[in-house]
Amino acid sequence: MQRIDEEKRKRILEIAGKLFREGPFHEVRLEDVAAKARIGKGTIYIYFQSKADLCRCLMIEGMTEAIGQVRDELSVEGLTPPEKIERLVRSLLTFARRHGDFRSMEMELRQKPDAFRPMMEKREELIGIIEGVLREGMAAGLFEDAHPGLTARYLLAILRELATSPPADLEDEAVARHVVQTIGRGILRRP
Amino acid sequence: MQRIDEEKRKRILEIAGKLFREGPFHEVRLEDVAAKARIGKGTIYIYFQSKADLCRCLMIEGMTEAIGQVRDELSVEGLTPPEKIERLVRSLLTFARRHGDFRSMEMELRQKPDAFRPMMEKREELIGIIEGVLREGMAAGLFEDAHPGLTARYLLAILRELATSPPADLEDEAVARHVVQTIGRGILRRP
Amino acid sequence: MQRIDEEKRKRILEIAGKLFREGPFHEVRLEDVAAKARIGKGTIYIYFQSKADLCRCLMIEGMTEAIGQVRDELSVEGLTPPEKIERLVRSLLTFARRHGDFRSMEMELRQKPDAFRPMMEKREELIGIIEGVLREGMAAGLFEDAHPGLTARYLLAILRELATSPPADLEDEAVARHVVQTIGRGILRRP
Amino acid sequence: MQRIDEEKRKRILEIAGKLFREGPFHEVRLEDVAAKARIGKGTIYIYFQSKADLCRCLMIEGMTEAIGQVRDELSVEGLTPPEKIERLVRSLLTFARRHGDFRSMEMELRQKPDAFRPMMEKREELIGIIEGVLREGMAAGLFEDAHPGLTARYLLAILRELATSPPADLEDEAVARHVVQTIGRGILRRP
DNA sequence: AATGAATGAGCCTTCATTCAT
DNA sequence: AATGAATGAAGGCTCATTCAT
Repeated sequence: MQRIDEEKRKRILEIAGKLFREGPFHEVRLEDVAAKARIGKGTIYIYFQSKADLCRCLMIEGMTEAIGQVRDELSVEGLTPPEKIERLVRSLLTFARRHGDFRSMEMELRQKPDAFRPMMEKREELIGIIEGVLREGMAAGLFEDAHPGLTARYLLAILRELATSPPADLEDEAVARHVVQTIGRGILRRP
Repeated sequence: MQRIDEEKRKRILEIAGKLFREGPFHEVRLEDVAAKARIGKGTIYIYFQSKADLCRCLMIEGMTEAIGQVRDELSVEGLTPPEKIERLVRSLLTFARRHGDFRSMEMELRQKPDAFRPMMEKREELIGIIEGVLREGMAAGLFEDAHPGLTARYLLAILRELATSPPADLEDEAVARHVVQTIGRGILRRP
Repeated sequence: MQRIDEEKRKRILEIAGKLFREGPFHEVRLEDVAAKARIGKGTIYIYFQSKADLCRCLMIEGMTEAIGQVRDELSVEGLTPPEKIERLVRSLLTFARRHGDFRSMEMELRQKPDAFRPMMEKREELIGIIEGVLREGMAAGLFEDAHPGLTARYLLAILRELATSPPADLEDEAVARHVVQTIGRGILRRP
Repeated sequence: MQRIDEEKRKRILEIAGKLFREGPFHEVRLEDVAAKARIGKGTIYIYFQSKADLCRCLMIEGMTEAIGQVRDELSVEGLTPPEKIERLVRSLLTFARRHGDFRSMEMELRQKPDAFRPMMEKREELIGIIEGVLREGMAAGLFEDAHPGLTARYLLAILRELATSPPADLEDEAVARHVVQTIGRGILRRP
């Protein structure tokens, strides 16, 4: 696989990403991807080894980007864990809004261990980051959580749900606040 | 002459459900479904109109069952809203554990409006039930939630996530308690 | 093959005949034949060995009926050959009008020698009858024809054409007269 | 990159035409067409939209060719109507001999209005040409015919019959003469 | 005898992938 | 490198036929 034209590769990834998120893997035809990217069908095979590989790259690069974005947000000096959770939620919500969800691709790759493992590793990396923030908060006496690893997963599930069906009547900012609030203090009224 | 056998229909549905949850729609071969159900390939078409119809029935009947189960749990007299949330979480978690998740099917059906709409209606019905409990709790002064409709969705997303990747090291009971705890009081340590 | 209920057998033949003439062989589903004849699908197999056999019976019995009808028409004492041609044309035209054409079935049976041969023999029998009348007329000095066997075929082809696409604006009687006229004296104006 | 190869399209058409004339539509396997044309099965779908479309093209192009051939024959200056009929018969007989008959295809296409209409139009065009010659002859006082439109159909039916079952013992030339003779002067001996 | 549920061979069609240009 | 014509494996679906009732 040569990478002559990085520009073209990006275009393929973008178009394919859009289509993969709109419908299930098998309904995305490489011919359509090529047409929309204004390139020949064979050209895709210069940049990617196969349809599954294209899908894999899409997932890995997407996850990598999300992780990078989150890391950036958390890299600011002096943030408290609750502040970190806020930034993290906002960042991932923005990302989810921009990229839609990866369910179809994830489902597909689940079948191929070679592609699934690296994807899961990325996923675990992101969960690890969130869990880290939670543990940091616990260590600081600010959070209380019996299973921060689980909670990190909940958070991701919530954000993913919001990516799939974004509430029509609320701004991203309001949604982010609500997520933070819900995870932060729960729904039980305090006496 | 053999009679139409509801037993057989159930068997097809069960086998197909298993396969549809293991992999993406297009990787499920009706031939395999038939083989595993120990029936001929054509028999599936006596009970279902097409592969997509089979998928649709699976979703609708699954959702209907989940809703029925939840309604049953909530039908006990004199439950407080927090108790209802607990029962609801436990019930859906059990359901999810037993049925796995419907993502692949949902993705597939999203393409076909005729199948998608009824499915979404069922989904909204379930969300409505959860939201109802939340509002009931708010009315009773027990819950505080700016957007109970959103929170209902979060809950479902969390339970669905747990269906897809169930934590290996925890009992269902412990997981249920953790979900209830997290949604209920959040992660912030109270002063 | 038992023939318990001759009435039922006739009904199957009639319905099947109608459908076989409306569309090509492979588009006629035995299930439809059964439904229209108000019997079970399996019942057809009590009266006929297979779909092809049903088709074969249809052709053979149809041809036999046509031949019988023609023979009846020609059995009247003292008919001249031109009169016989007239009767023959009228008779076959009526038959064709009532039965439509057999092209689809003929096409189908052409593939199966076992069914094709008896059908062709019937066909040749009918042609032979017509040819016989032509030769009789030649012997009587009334007709002049270099190849009466060919002419007999022309006549059949014309009548079959009229069965497939009957002229909308003409009575059978007028059409019959025109056929007789055309074959009889041709289109050249006599000086 | 290979170019779309008109040569290849013609080859498919020719092979398919042969098979479609030998047997009924549904017994022609596209796999066989591909094999005989020494191409892959999928290649057929580059040149034709479906099996029915292939059949449709075959009919339309066949009819178009026949019409063109007839028009050519009639385009010579100074032909008398009887001469035109002769040329027309010879031309169509040659065509029929070369192409066999289209019955099976016609039967099949009758089911699909979109394909049937253009085919019927071509057919009517050919009939119109023949009828035109007949009317021309009538206008010139050479022919006498109550229904030249019908006669045109008879002629076509005869030629089609000869395409399906060509007489084994006669040259095309002799057959053509006989058709012309039969249609021209009929079989009645003149006094 | 009659039925219609069950079967599975068979075929059209799609589409990822290859490869000649 | 880029293209898109060519390929053929694979699978959904149909329907003649069988057979349990």
